[in-house]
Amino acid sequence: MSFDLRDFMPYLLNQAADASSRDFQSYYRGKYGMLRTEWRVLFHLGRYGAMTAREVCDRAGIHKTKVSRAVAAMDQKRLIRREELAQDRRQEMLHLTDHGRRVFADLTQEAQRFDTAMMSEFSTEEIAQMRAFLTRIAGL
Amino acid sequence: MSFDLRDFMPYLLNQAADASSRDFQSYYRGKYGMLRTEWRVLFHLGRYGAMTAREVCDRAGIHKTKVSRAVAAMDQKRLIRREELAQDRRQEMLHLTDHGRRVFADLTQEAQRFDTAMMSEFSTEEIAQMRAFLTRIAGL
DNA sequence: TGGTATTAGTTGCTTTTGTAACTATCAACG
DNA sequence: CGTTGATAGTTACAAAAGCAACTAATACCA
Repeated sequence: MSFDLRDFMPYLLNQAADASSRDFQSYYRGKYGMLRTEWRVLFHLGRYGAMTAREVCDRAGIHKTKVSRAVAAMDQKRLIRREELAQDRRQEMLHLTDHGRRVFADLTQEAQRFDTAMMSEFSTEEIAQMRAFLTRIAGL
Repeated sequence: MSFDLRDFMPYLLNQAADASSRDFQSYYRGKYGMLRTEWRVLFHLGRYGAMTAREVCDRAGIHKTKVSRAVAAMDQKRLIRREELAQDRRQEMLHLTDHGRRVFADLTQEAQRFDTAMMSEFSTEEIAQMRAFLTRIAGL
């Protein structure tokens, strides 16, 4: 019986995912007191523009309760502004504030820095193959 | 500004890790009411033999409070048996029970099945390269 | 010895996540 | 219109994770 945990791809993926996220996570957590879902919501709004919570859910694949809580926290922190929609008062459009935009810029830059540093040990082909593999596994 | 979430390796890794773990997780959860840490502890004991909680912590890289709770739950479920050590009464040796061994066998088999199924779309070289990459990222 | 520092493991408390139920609004159709 | 069903988002409650403080036992060393 030679089956080792390192032979189990989900284990490897989880370990790699944890290791790769740790530093960046402590960055946005330490600097802005943000949670992972908040960073993701911030990213989507900063990258793709204002949208409703439901759109964030759909695009990011995050459950609506998580988004709802992240939005509330980000509102508190003045990272976003909520705009009631006259045509459908159930929805609200989420906009980044100026502050939100600055934080987005900082975190995006930092994310790229982390990514570049982490990938610097690998060749371009390795990285490309890696992305293809992960994208497929993730079902993206 | 072209930075996309899919260009961010930690994001890809997390998505892939989540996707790859989901089904197996619901298997051991549904069938045995086990949590991820419990499965890991079970695996270590089944694969490497009886050891103390501390050894599990070291080998698996899991914090001692998580292991402590997992061990308590597994004891409850009669998956393991705790043996007080005379030479150092702070420690206890953790052994799988017969039931624990059967569950280990079932989950290991199932894990291999999942792994095989998931990897079946990839070539041997791709998988090897993948493992090398992930192992390095994970710092294993 | 005996006092201090370590170590194994547990417990309590706080934060975060998961799940289901809820409110408010809108759509659809008789 | 008005009733029924869907949808956006929130809230309440339970499960799980994280962190710090704690207990009990052992090691170290003056």
